[in-house]
Amino acid sequence: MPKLGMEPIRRAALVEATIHEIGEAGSLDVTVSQIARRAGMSSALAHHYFGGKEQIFLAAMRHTLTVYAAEVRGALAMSDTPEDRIEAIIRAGFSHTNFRREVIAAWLNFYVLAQTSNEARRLLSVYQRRLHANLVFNLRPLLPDRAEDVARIIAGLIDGIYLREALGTHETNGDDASKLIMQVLRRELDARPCQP
Amino acid sequence: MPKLGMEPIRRAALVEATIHEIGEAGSLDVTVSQIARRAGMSSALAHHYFGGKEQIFLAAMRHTLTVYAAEVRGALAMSDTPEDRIEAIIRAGFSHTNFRREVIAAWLNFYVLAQTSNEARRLLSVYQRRLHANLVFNLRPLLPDRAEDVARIIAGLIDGIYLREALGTHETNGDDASKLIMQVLRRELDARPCQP
DNA sequence: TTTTTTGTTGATTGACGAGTCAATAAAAAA
DNA sequence: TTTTTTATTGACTCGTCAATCAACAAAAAA
Repeated sequence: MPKLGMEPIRRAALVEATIHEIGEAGSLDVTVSQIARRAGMSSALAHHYFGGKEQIFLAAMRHTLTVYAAEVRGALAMSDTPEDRIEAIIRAGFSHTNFRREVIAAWLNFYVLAQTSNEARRLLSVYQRRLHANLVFNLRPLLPDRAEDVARIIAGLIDGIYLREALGTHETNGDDASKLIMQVLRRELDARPCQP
Repeated sequence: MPKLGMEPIRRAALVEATIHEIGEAGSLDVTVSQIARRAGMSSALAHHYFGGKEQIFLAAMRHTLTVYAAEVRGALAMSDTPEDRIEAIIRAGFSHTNFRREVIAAWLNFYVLAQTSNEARRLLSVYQRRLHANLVFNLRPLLPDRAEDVARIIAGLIDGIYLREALGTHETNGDDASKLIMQVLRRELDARPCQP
């Protein structure tokens, strides 16, 4: 029965299954067997393709970040003024996608793992740098002097408010969060001197 | 050898040891034996006093939050204008204490646990509500209409920027973080109409 | 003094889980 | 057709760990 070229299919299935299992458990306390079962194969095969548990996790994290990055790129492509693009970046962070249980779990555990795993820390800093660069690039035309600081503020708000919404009890409405952050940007824009 | 009244002493030692072990591991993957050994007793005794692993963790979390709350209260007691008090609240979040490895680990794992443990979620919402109430109370005299929104913004910034600093590679300087957040407050204050 | 309460641990149980390996099977290359 | 490469798994090893228990010790209450 062995069809050839299974490797990429198996890997993808394992990554998908890992994300779901982590989402259900809420933590990385997930056995390779659980993951493999969900992906429809034996645990030995999972080991065969990934080597170990940590590498399966990291692949899942990489995948989550890739999906997020694609979402941001998509949103950016549809806006054309700097201000619109900043809003697009913010909204992307609070999209429906990002509030799915699995994605929340992935992020939270990602943060935990970043304390001890070099690879996780590297991935995290890629995300952070990309977000910062995107913000600065679009803030520069609007707030030449304060672009750096405002980027840091907006990035902090995205992460911080996401955290609160993700763990809050009430229904999560990403729109409110986005609006709140946009208010901060507006204040900065209004505080500009008349001719920049 | 058994001295009487050991219970509170043992409990405190276990809580302390738990926080240290979690800090070293970076996660909740810590055995009861490790904790008990560090606290200078057998694992059986740890079970005897706390019942189970999760309860030890929750006690450690409760302790961390209690220490943090005390720090905030202390800072608040030394300021007398609303603006000073807001600054005190912000600075407390970025104090040297809160950037110790163990405290960072405690918070990150706390977030993870809040997804699945009711008690952890409860504790977290106590923290969030207290912070929000403190901010609103001191913002009200300054920004009657926007107190709620600005409180949400500042709280989000505290959590979000803390996250970034805590996991960043570079030396963490809490002062920069506080200043950044104070800038946001200043913008809001400057945007007020002349007679509030 | 006897009994009860409190403190304490070594040893054990029972379960679970990561990773390995030998073996099987089919496709592709030789 | 033989050989090599790729796919796949059941069974097993070795280790770990949470939780329990029986037993011992000392202080306090009776």
